[in-house]
Amino acid sequence: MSRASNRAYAGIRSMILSGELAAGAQLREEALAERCGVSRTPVRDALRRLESELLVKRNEAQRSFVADWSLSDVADAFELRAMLEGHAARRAAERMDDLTLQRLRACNQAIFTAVQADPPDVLGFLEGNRDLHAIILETAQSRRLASLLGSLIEQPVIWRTAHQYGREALRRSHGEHDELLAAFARRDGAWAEAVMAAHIRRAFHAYADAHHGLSTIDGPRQP
Amino acid sequence: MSRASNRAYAGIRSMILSGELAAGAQLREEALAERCGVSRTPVRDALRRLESELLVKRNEAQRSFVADWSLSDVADAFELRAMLEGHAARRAAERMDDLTLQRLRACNQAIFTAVQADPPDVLGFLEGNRDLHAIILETAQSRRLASLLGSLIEQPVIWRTAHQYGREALRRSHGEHDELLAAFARRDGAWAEAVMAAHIRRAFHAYADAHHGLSTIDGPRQP
DNA sequence: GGGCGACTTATTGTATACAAAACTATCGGT
DNA sequence: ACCGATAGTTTTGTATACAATAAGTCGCCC
Repeated sequence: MSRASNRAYAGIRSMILSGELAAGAQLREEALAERCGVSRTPVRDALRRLESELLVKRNEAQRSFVADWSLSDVADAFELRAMLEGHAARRAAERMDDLTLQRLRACNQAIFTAVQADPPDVLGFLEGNRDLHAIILETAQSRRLASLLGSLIEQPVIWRTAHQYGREALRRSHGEHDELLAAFARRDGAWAEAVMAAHIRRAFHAYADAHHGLSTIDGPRQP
Repeated sequence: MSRASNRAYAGIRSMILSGELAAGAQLREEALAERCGVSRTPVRDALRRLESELLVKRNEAQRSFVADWSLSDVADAFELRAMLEGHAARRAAERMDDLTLQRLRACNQAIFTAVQADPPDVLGFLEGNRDLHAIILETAQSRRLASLLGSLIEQPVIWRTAHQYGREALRRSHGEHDELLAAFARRDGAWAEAVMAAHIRRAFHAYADAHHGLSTIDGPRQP
């Protein structure tokens, strides 16, 4: 995307993530335009994008607000991600070739290095993690799946938590990736799917423990 | 959404669906604006929306084109829909209450009436079908799931085929809805999920048979 | 005193003009 | 003759001005 549009997108996004714009706050196009140093046109673009990622919601009268994420919203996102990424892992396993396998191994090696560093290189871990998931998604060869996951993967709430991970959590994550690679090496789609789903569901509970007391996913909710 | 923006959206969309704009054709904003009787601004909005629905694709240089749907793209869409709607059905079953159950029964009754009419009332069938799926999605109580499915449900290619359904196909569809309702009545999430997934996967094969000779879903594709 | 309604203000939607970027065709060089 | 660069044309991106609509406010009537 073009310069101003991206600038507005990145700017508003980071303002939301940093908490500079509080959850529930109204987003006025003109104010945002001024703060980002662009005109309203690219701001409107950016708001549309953020809305499709559910970071921004609009009321019936077309006013935009910072979305407020309840725990059950986050649980929803993780649940769907577990399902979709699990599916992606299965497809990837079925389409795996040796070159891709090597790329994934290199990726997980980089993650290992980041985890073993003292202190643990959380940024490096996140980067490796993102790359690994991206390669899997690419190997799954479904544009539509990629498009759906696109709006789920970049979940801010999720990445914010990773910074609080201890070395143990990071090491476990690396271990799960190892198992995923084993499943890929055997071209075992069902195994890959199961491991991936577990990987992501565990990440949800890590999130929930860090941010709220209890954590429940799935199951009916009382009205 | 506002008047001009919707007009552009509906206009371009129907031009694509009717074939007036051929698959692969370039979409020039100014030309579309003129044809829709609006300015470029709402046209750009509409293109963004259509792009997120994958009805329009953009190349790296920001030019827009009518997306061309290969059979494997359609298979992808159905596969994801089967998974996501199956999931929605499971959640709906777990959250089902008697009032909703009655609404669903009324809905399926309307579908039955449409199917039994002579000649079969395909439009009525489609409307009932859409309502039924909407109620299930609503009962699943996941905004994010609704948002993901939103871009899959409105798949034009899919609805275009329904018009070619014979009475037998419609009746079978109604029968599957009946089974779905039985699963809901028992609050059996796994049953509901399985029935829904089967329902949609069958719809894919109906599509594939109507439009292409063979039909395969799932399984690795050769490069 | 409370509620309803017109008026004022704030905010978003649309149009248009201009800027930037990308494609095309032509010209010159090798 | 072919490749490459460059100028001209086309197409998209951005800014701004204006129109439409929603929200908030004040005053009037009951």
